[in-house]
Amino acid sequence: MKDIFSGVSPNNIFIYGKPGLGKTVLTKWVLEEIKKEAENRNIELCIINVNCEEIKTEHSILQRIVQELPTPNNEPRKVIGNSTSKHNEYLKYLVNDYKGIIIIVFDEMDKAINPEMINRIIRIQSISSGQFPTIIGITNDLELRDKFPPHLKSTLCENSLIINPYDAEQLIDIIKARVKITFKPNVVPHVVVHLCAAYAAQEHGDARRAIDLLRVSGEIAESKASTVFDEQDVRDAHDKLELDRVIEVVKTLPTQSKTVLLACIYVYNSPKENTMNNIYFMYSIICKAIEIDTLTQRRVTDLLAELNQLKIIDGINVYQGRYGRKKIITNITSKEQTLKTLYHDYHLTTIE
DNA sequence: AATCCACAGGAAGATTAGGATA
DNA sequence: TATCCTAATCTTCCTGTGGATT
Repeated sequence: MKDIFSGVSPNNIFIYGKPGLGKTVLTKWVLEEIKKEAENRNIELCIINVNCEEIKTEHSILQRIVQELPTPNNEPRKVIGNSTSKHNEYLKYLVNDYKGIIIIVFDEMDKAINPEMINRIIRIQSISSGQFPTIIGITNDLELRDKFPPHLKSTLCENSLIINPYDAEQLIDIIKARVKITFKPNVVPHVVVHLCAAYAAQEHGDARRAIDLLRVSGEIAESKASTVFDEQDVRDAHDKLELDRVIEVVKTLPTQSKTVLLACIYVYNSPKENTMNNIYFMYSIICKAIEIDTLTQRRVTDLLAELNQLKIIDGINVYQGRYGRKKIITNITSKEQTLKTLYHDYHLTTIE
């Protein structure tokens, strides 16, 4: 980024790292510092932050960028009611006139990739400064790079910054720093810190997870009115976070997936063998009962595989030679809570 | 060695939702 | 607002799979 201080647009940067490693925070912090320094040196700089999770479509992304760019002589901007192509033209107009350096950050870039659009943006050369806008792409999907066409890949990914997961020791440092500012001295024993770190290390070194664990186990200890907290609180916190995750995932599942999951639970609870056949049979009964379309078995297989991937159900294949092969569901994560959440869906309440 | 169960999962076409465009 | 377009969803059809049984 030091090119900025010589008045030149820096190269595009591609930042990759698993969730909870601080990609966004790091980017924000560095850019803040740069902004301050640029102000000191009287360098014009425009930083635009686009969170692609909130702003997904090409239209709204362009609108956002156009909104943030300074207009020539502070003339009133025309942002609302424009078509995408109008936005593109207007963007060119603004870039052409802007004399400083433009940096556009795409956070969670994988949520809204439109290679065409990004290509268009990085090729806009400003007439007044001769510079191209710089793009910083943040993502946790390493394969995103391969989804770009070759020419874009080479320009956009010319600088890749890969953020590695924290190991247990680094996590311990992070937690200790938190402990110091959050808790009274000697409230948090070493075991607790180490256990939080160990759990978070399992979650691909997620620092956010480590801090959440610390916070939730603190809350649990507090609710028990104890003055110190112990290992068990951390274990409870871990279970609670896991439960929250499952409930959140189940809540946002499409109705069809919910129905499949419900069928799984019913078959799992019944004395029947939880084979694919029985699950599909159960599923079709439920579908008729709540009057939604019954999908084919092929599709249900895929939905089951998705549930498996989300770690809501666990399944293994059992090979029985002559008697075929069975898919057996071995575990359903927090069954009771999941069931309750499922009944919450209005489609499913009728069969309660 | 051949058979066959009971399912997994790939390929390709059909359908559909909702975003872009005029 | 009407129409066009694209990407996601779903279907149909099909091939593959491990090992007890024949």
